Amino acid sequence: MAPITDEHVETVRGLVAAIPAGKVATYGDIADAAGLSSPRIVAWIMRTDSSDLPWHRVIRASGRPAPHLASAQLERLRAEGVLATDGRVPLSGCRHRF
DNA sequence: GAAATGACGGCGC
DNA sequence: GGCGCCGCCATTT
Repeated sequence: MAPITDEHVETVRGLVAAIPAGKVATYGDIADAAGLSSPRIVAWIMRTDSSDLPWHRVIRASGRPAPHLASAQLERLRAEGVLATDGRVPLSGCRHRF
């Protein structure tokens, strides 16, 4: 395999931390920006690496957060100014461009 | 070493 | 536009 080095994780964390309040990013965008081969890797990192970073700003390409965290993330995002309509975030206007 | 798993994405229906 | 299947990549059992 091509083991994910700490550097990769650091890069991903940096990108997530670089997302300004009121903006969101998709797993695919982060994976691409971090130089990872697949968005799955980002998901794996987030799952394993529980940091204080604003993971709630990272959502799926569908514009909807992960099912188990959807409510919590949506609530936090709403508090940051991201108005999610019908449990969905308008990527068209809130998507952070790296 | 093989099979299952997961905070995903894209394409087809 | 919503739902489902398949493909991806690394980790874990």
